Amino acid sequence: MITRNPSLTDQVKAHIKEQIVNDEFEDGRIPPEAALAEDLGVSRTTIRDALGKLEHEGAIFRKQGAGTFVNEAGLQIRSRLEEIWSYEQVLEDHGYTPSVQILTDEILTVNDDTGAALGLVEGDEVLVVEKLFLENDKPVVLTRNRIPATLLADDDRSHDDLPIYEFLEEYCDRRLSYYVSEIIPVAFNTDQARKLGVKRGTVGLSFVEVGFDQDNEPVVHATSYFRDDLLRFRMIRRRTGT
Amino acid sequence: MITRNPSLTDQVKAHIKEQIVNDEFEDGRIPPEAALAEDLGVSRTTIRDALGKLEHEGAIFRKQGAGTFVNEAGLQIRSRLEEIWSYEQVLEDHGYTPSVQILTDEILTVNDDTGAALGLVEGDEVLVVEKLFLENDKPVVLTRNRIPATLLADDDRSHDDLPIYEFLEEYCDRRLSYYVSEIIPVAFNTDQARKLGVKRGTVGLSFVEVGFDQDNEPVVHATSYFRDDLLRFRMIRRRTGT
DNA sequence: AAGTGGTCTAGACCACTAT
DNA sequence: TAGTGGTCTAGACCACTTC
Repeated sequence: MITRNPSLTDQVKAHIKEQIVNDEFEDGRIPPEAALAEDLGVSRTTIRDALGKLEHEGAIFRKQGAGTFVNEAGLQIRSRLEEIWSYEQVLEDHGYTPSVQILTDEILTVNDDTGAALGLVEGDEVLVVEKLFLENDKPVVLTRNRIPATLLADDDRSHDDLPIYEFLEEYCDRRLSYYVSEIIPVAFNTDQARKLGVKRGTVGLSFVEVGFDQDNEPVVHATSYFRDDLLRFRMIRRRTGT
Repeated sequence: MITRNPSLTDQVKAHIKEQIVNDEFEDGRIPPEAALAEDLGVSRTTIRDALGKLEHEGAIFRKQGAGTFVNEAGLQIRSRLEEIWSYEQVLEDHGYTPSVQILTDEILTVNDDTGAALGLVEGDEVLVVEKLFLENDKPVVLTRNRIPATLLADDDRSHDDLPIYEFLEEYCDRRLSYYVSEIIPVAFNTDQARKLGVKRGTVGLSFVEVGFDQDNEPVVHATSYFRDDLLRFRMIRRRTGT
């Protein structure tokens, strides 16, 4: 595992991104694609793929016939919903020092919701891990992940403090590919409020998600709760059709 | 305007999508890219671009070395946050018959929030349009859009019942390119609750968004409120880096 | 008219999966 | 080993912006 050397496209992307953050482009204008291709000794296709990724993540914007430009506003956006794969990373990006508490870690028989989400039947077992993410000892995120017990290679679960996607790769040989997430506003119940350190009935955001692996198999059912006063999500909604 | 004929890629995409929904592929297996290119008389690049878009919107998934397959679960997802450009469309997709009420339609001097979002200064004017979207006479979505008055070509605002992106194209000559959206859980206040036909304090979702045009200029500041019991959003969160 | 990004082609080679 | 998707190249032409 972990043998992948970055593709040419990703190297080019990183290179241009670095120049952007170092403010090395006059007037926020990025050189023509042909010039970049020449300078870096790669084809224009590779340049375009790299620029396409940068555009997608809001770092640049392009105007046909005019040029490619740095997107100053886009660079400022933090906590982009599309990019979240580890809440510790999110809290770090916010400038916090994150820590993690494992509240629950046990194998249980599956309930109806999780069974439906993961394609399991009554009596099947799942590993349930409940975690609390804190910044400077203040609770921000509460998560509950459920993984089919059949995916666990052995009984070694001493590393369940890893982000879920790393745990799945290291100990289940599954690569998390994407989540289907449902976005739900809630008033925290007694239990949630106590764990998050707020008053019962406080309004917050929650996600109910199913994670799929490289074979498009559901491998994790997750529910997360967020303190809206400490962490707020953003996203870029881009026009596709029409 | 409206001169654009669909690109080859988009035609191919539509063609394959149609075959998918008509269940014309054996075992949900999509033919190899080389075969598709040959059959349709286009290059493999065009096929790959089309398949890439279909993968991105969750209609298919690909496994290197193995093939391309229909994503049955992905096809079922409705109300995808990334794809929303008209709430009437969202309600239609839900199988409802939508209608729209215009609650407010006036030119006001800008407030601080909107001014900051749109880069306006005190005293500048904005067109404020508040709308209520209903399904079978039941309120579901409440929106408030603010557009700089300087963008309005003339005083004809008789068509502000159009979706905001169409209004901007038709009457302001601006093409809405993307939104930066903040996702906020709320307890509805008296005014919001009355308009949405729920009890004060009911929990719901809200978006605060800024829309940017083809020149990356902010052109609309929008706030939206949703009845969580009638409309719930989903999204596909895809892994990009690592 | 010149310059820039957008689309499309034809072909090569690599990485991975299946058998 | 054969077949499939992933990456990369070199080049052509088109659509649009700018001057």
